[in-house]
Amino acid sequence: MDASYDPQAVESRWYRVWEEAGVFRPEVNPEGEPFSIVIPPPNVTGVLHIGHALNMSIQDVIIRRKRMQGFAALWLPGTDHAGIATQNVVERELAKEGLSRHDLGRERFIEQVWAWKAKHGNRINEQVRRLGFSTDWSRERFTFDEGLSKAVGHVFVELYKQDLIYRGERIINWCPRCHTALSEIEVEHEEEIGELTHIRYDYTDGTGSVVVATTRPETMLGDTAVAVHPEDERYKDAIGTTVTLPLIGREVPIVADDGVELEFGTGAVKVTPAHDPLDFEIAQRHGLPAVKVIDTEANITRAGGEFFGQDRFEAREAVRHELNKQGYMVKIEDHHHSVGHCSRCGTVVEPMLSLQWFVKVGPLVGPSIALIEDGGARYVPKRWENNYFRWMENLRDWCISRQLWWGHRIPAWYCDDCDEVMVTIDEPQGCKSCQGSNLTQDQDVLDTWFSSQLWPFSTMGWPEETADLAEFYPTDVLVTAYDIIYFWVARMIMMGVHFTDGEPFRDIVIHGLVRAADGRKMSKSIGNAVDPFDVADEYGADALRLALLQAASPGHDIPLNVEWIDAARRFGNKLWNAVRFALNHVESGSVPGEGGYPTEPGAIDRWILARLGEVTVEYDKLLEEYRFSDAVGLLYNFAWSEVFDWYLEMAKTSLRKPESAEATRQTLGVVIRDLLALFHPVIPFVTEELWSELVGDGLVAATSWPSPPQQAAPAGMDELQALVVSIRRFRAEHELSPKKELAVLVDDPNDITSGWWRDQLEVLANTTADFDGPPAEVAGHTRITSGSLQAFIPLAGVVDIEAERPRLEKAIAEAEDLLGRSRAKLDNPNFTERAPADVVAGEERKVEEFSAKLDKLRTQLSELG
RNA sequence: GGGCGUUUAGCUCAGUUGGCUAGAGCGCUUCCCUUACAAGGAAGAGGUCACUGGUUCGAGUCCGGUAACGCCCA
Repeated sequence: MDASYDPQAVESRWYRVWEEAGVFRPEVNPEGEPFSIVIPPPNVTGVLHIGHALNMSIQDVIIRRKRMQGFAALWLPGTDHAGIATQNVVERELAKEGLSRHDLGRERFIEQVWAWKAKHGNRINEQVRRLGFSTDWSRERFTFDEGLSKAVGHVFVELYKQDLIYRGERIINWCPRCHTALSEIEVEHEEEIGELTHIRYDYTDGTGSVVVATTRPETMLGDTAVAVHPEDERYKDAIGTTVTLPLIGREVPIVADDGVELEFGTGAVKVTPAHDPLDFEIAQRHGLPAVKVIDTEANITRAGGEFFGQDRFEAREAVRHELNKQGYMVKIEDHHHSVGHCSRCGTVVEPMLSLQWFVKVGPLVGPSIALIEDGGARYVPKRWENNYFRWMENLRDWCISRQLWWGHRIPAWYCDDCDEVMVTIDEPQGCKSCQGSNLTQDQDVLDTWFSSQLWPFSTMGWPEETADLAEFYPTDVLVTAYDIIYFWVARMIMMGVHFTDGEPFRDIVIHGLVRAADGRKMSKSIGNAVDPFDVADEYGADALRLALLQAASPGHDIPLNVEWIDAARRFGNKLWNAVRFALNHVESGSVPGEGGYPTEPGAIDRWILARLGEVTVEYDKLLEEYRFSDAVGLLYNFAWSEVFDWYLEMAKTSLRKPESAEATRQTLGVVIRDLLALFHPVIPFVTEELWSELVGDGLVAATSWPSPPQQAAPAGMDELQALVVSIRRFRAEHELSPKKELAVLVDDPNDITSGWWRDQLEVLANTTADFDGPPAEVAGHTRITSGSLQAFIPLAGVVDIEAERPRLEKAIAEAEDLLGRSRAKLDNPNFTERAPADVVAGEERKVEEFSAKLDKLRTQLSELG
């Protein structure tokens, strides 16, 4: 083995071995209980970003641990066809050749997209492998593959039959660049400073005027009414009369509607039913016509008169200019308002009246809320449940049709002869109403999320009753960032509850977003995005995973610091060298793959085995609770601070003694082996490599989860460690060389030390120890207390006696402070009466300890004179 | 406007049924190339846990209020 660890060499080696051994297939544990996770499918066009790395690192820890615990663990991978995103990518490619999708036509364009997927779609899978994620590739799925498409068709038809899908004219959000309708949550609202234009509308009878205000003056071209609140005294007499629209000359009514806010602006609002959702509702209530004045290109329609053909923003200026010129402009003022943008391309969306397909969500909401309320599934952390409830309660019907080509075609056919609509999975042979044969399929495709919402069960073969569905559904855990709870999680719950009569998953583990080191969102445009593969190349995939998991406090965003990754990389090297040390003493291959704990461990061996037992139990518990950061922190500190810093150092002494060497050899082997196994789900590559060096047989990926026997630690270990640290500190404070051997006399009234203890003290603190203490003549020694023990160091020839004074005074002050605190508590009868007995006993112990220590220190100080 | 989160060491963050002499990594100071590791070891400095009021024997932790920052929804 090399003296230092090179992640590149190791990480390229193991994935293929795991795959060929079939360890990622649940069949590897044929007797095991099923345990399953479906991956949140990344966009097939995409590349994995650091957020995916976090998301999948968490899932891999879960699934690798369960696998090692004997479950038939399935982690199902796959990708999402990502309608708009993918179509945009391919259209951009075409644009380079000066072509648009319309030049190719629908069929050839879709062929192009499939070709693109065949060429580039595998990149994500390679990336998943590079980071070591243990997905079962034999079950890989794609939202647009045959089976999943069948599920989509089935769901659409069923929902239609159940009257939960309908087609209708509603205000939808239109992206004029993507040329498609969007759902509410595909629109991102941004606060912007706009201008509020006040316009005067004259009463048609010439008796006066009303002023309305708008941030989108161009929409006045499509006004079909002015609305006021029914109880607004200012307009009481005007209700039922008409105004004449400036520029257009149309006579429109003044209507009274509760939806108008009395307080806002002048209290009168212009009504543009075709381009505003609230206005549309008003129009519905009053039977007003809708006039479309903006088309799908965001240009003004013929209904806009002289402004026909102008872009909406040009028209905004032109309308203002003309209103001003004709004297209808009252004023313009600055105004903060939120403007919707397409979440895909950032273009300002246009609310627009349009004939689209919708999911009626009302009947689906109740059972989906009940599932969480009744504990059928739960969010971790729990606080996300409130967000979920609030969102579900305010849900509006979901626009699912998209004017794209790449996606699941809507399974609806229209009869050209009689207007019959037929919704069926397979193309109908003729019109069921007029028997005509001129049928046209709906041109639109479904929102990508319509297929993603079926992912937990469509991937298992649903609606067929497959073996996988029976075994692995419902899934156990869903791991996702909070930003897609609405897009995805909520809808999976709705569909899971509705169609599979149960929860799609039981635990919904929510994690945060990975942010740049300065806390800002990572984005390509700011240029602060960290590419996980750059990190993997420089530091190793293991280091990236370890760093992310250490930082992954439940549900919180994590700023990514390179320092953390670097520290994680150094841990790999440390582990590497610990194994090298072990292999200097333990023959490679002699360590059993599991079990093999020594039957007669020595004292230091019992100590580390006891700690290993405790840490294993605690680590396992933390992982079960999804507290990854705490779990990894615990194991990391145990490995480094206890195994490496203490046990390995103590083992050196033990291994030199024939009577203790064999037990320590065995212990060293199994402790390091168990560390590798416990760490494996977090850092799979380096642990597998080291396993092959140390154990030699089998794979750590396929081994059993460690269960070290519970041991009692030997007496004296705490005292030994405290004493060693104190002696080292004494040295440091007096600037004594670590090489200078100190003579120490130890007084051990309770007789807790024995041979091993003395050996360790001599080596670890570089002392020659005499256990006959205390010395006859105490003066001239410094003394160090450690539990019931005292150690005396003769100062003659070592340090000037006076030099001990400040050290002692400081130690006395500290002890006094601590003693004071504990005494104060115990002096308080309320404390002794009300605090739990063990807490009181703890304080009593402290008082004893601190006063004994203080006595000794004071004695020593007085001896200085 | 409504909701949620954050505020702890120079920096980035842990701290889950209230018992803390408040931790980690990085950075900083001093010493050490001791045959696993200098990508290392040893020792150390550094915090009125945002502010404020309360509950409690006891509050970083629970409750009320204030401030700043961030996110989500309208």
